[in-house]
Amino acid sequence: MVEMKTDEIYQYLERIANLLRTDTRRSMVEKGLQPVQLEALHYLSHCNRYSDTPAGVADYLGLTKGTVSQTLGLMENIGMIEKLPDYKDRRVVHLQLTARGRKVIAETIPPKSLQLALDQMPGVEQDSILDVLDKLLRAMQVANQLRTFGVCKTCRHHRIEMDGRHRCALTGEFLENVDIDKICREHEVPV
Amino acid sequence: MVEMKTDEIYQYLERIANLLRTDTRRSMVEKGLQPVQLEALHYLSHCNRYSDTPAGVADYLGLTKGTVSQTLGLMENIGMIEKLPDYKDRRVVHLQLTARGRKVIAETIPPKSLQLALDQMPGVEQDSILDVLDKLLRAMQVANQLRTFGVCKTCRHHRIEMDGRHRCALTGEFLENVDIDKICREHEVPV
DNA sequence: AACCATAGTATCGAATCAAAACAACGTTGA
DNA sequence: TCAACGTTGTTTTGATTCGATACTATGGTT
Repeated sequence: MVEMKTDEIYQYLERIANLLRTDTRRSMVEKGLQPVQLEALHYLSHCNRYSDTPAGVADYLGLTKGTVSQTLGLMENIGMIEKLPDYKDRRVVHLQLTARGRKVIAETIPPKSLQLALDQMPGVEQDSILDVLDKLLRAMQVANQLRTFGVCKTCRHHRIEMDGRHRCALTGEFLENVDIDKICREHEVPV
Repeated sequence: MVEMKTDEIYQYLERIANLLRTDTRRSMVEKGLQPVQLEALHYLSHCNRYSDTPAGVADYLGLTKGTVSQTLGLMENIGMIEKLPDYKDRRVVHLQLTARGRKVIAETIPPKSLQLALDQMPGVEQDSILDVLDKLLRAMQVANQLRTFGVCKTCRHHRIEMDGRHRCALTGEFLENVDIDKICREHEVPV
């Protein structure tokens, strides 16, 4: 009984994912980009400074670092991103979107097929979609002990000091206001 | 405002799809199957006799028929499916799962990551997930004028004759009971 | 200083995928 | 009847993705 429900849910997710994939694939061809490259670009466009590295992208996309390294190399060549050295750890590389990269993201995300569908839907229903997807994702992350990739301010390492400044208890560093709304690969839900 | 919500929803869908993808990919390696092959197999395991063709698979997965033809050829070689000629139109080929194919599907769908997550969730919440995903998919299909791929009995071409037999008004043929719960590529929602 | 862990790169082979050309069959219409 | 056209499916080619493996460079630990 429960199993059948899981099967049904999986079927819906598979179908929706297929539609989104074909849509982005089609709209990417004209820009000379591949779907994976777009997903990486999208991730990089809204992750914080602890997460904008090749390893972060690999974790997020669920690919190996070798694969990701290649993809990022290509994206650098086309001028979508640029690599900056970390000034403390000389092994790590930070990835930043170029103006061109930001333009591409703005033009293609969210995909039109989804935008069209949601436009014709009352706001309450959009809220319930958001709510349900959040529950589902969280449940998957908890049940499978995966990285949660939540925004900084909802993390259990997030602290607000007495002087009002924000701080990450994991790294010990203070955070700018622009950082606390971005997603972080070290994110953990509070206990 | 609405746009931001779309972006958020897209992000959730992208993330969930990534998790499912990496999960199936990992569990497929041991069986020597690729993710796409599994999706095709899954589709073929529950579509009716109007839809179990290469063209049907191509529509469902959103791939070109050439690509699909290749994939299906491989799957026939490994003994997952077999091809049967249509007895009316000699161009069309029907695709059936072998016993081995059915076994693989039973073992791998739904993926464990999803099953685990849903197991620890009350039944009511599972229902609301199902409900929301159904709304979302339908909205996407309507807004983008795509094939709906619903089950036969919910189709506007579905008729019940006076003698109780089921009939498809599109093809004119009578349908067995096993057929009317399967998904059909000609499916259209009633007006 | 020795050792191990981590971040990232390079290379290789297998697989996906679209595009295009192609073959076979069915349908339409004069 | 036959010619034109559309449909179904296959084949081939080349670009791209992806994982596995081996590698370099740097940082941390004892």
